[in-house]
Amino acid sequence: MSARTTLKDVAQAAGVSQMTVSRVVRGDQAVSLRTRERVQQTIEQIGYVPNKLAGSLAHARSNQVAVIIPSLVNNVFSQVLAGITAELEKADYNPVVGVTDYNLEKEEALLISMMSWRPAAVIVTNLIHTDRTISILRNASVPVVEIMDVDGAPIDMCVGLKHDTAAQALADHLVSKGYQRFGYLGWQTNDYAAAKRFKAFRERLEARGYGLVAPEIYNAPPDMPAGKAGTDLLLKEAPLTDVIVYSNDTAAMGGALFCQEKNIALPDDMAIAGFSGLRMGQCLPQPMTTIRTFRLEIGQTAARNVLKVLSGVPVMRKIDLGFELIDGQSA
Amino acid sequence: MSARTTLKDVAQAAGVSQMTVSRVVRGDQAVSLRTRERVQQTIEQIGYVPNKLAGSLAHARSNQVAVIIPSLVNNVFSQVLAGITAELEKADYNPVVGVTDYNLEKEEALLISMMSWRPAAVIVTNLIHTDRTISILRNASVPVVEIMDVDGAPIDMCVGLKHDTAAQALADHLVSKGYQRFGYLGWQTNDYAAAKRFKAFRERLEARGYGLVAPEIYNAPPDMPAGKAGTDLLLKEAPLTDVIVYSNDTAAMGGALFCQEKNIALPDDMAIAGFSGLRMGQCLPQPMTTIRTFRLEIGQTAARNVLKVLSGVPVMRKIDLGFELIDGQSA
DNA sequence: TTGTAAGCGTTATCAC
DNA sequence: GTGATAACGCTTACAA
Repeated sequence: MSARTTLKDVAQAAGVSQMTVSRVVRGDQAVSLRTRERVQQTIEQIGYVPNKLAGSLAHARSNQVAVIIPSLVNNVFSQVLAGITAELEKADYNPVVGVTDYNLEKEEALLISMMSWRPAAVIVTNLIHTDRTISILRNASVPVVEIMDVDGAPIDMCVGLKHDTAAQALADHLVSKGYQRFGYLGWQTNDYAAAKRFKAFRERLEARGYGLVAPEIYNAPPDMPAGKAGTDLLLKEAPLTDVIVYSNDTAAMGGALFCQEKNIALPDDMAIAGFSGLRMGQCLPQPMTTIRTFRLEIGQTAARNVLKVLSGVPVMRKIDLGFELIDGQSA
Repeated sequence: MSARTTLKDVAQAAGVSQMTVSRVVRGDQAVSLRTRERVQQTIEQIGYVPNKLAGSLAHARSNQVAVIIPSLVNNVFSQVLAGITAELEKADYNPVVGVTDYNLEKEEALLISMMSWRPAAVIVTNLIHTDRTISILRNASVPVVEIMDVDGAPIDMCVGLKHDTAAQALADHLVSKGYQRFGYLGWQTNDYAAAKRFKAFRERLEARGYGLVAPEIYNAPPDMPAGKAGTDLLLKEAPLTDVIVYSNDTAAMGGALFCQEKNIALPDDMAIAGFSGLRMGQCLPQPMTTIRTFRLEIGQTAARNVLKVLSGVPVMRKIDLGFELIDGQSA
């Protein structure tokens, strides 16, 4: 029933015109109190649900925001999405989500598919895209936020952190602690932010005279079992490794569990460090050394920026939410 | 530019009617090869992006699916959502997601907001809803899938597992292992599935003559730090506890780490058990005893069912994907 | 195979 | 304060 009733039905039932009903629905002031109440009653009676397809078509503007992220299983991104969703909800905006699996072609295809819905704004991940994606985004004439990375020029706006700076900070920290034989685990070519960190980390170490053992063993996502198995492999390849850095905390957690199992004392026999600053890292007997990022806040800020721009409030084009080096006892 | 070009523009540029362009765009057969190619060229040239607002309005049917879940931070639901998203993508359907924070009023409000977009289908979590939500869903005249729980009558379809049966299986298993003094951690009143499990677990234990210590200490989500801290509290309250069951694996993981830290040997000094069967549970030195659920599959199946119904293929109204008792070495 | 005309359910605009 | 009317961009139904 309710799906089929329209403004016209309400108008007839209430004995007014469609426009009056429309005004009431949208909370437009120019309706007398009496008619407004009458209309509101009939709306509830017949269970009218506005059709935003028609509304947005006429109004040339929707309250949907396209959100494109690489993964939902990686909880970094589900946390970012949680932040986005929470903020959008407050303003009665709905996120339409797409998952790229770290694939830029898929990102492009998703974007094209989603643009058909004329979203009010687009939130995408990272600053790297196909040419076509960039061109679409540039011509979209809606706010565009690129999240996670702020090291580069955004198409429109960006919110995130500098992954290379973060990786360098970690490298410096570990060097200052006296570690000398470094291992790295979890590098995925198609995770651009992680690749950026890896590159910066290695280069910083090289600049300071240290090498890095980094077996390219994964196509799989760097989760806890992968971290555990990877640590085993890396230590077989380079048994004298001082400290292993993982591309994220979850993998590092796997490394920590491996060490526990093999009676490798952290950080005395060997040290580990992660990336993300997930809460679980602080549950280890030796709290994890890691780079904490502000995932929820990145999502919230991105969404807030979108909403601000849409309501004409000026915003900063580039927002670096930074990171925090957590000097745990695991390194 | 591209956002503003319409069928009419393409039609004029290609020297055909709007309808012909429309047919080409939708892959309608009834267009000659020559004109089809010409139209396709001009579409690419001027960068036309169809407007699905208009299309769906005319066609009275959209390719968006409303997905309402309690949380994105709890990775059980991000995994479910990942399954949904992956399947929908294949058919060029987009999920519009809403997060309820385990709040039924919010679920209702979100649903109302989303129904305005005339989604092709709705996927909601659990079988418990407000009366208004149920009424909206019943009258929606679109496929509705309730996910996670199949113990009850669905509004339309449901996909998930029987939480009480799962909890009973775990209780029986632990009893058969000889445990006698049970603890339970992580019960949240507003997480209906978890509450169902807790209730079934306790009742089963009672039926077999055992009690249960279950401090209601959380309003916070049962994550790893909460599991760790909760274990501490519970053991202070009931130091002789044989085995602690957690409302999910993440919390149980926290418990395991607590035990490691306190040199409580698992499962000799005490045992633990989780729920979900996350991969991380198997990274412990003593693989976790838990109930494995099929989260990705639940999402996939829900989405596939939606797509099947939409294309007229008959489906089962209730799909119990079951669970698997993982008899780890932690219990 | 292609084109014309009438909606789809709103909102913007301009009368009254 | 309220109401006609013309968009919005597309698809259905029918005509050529």
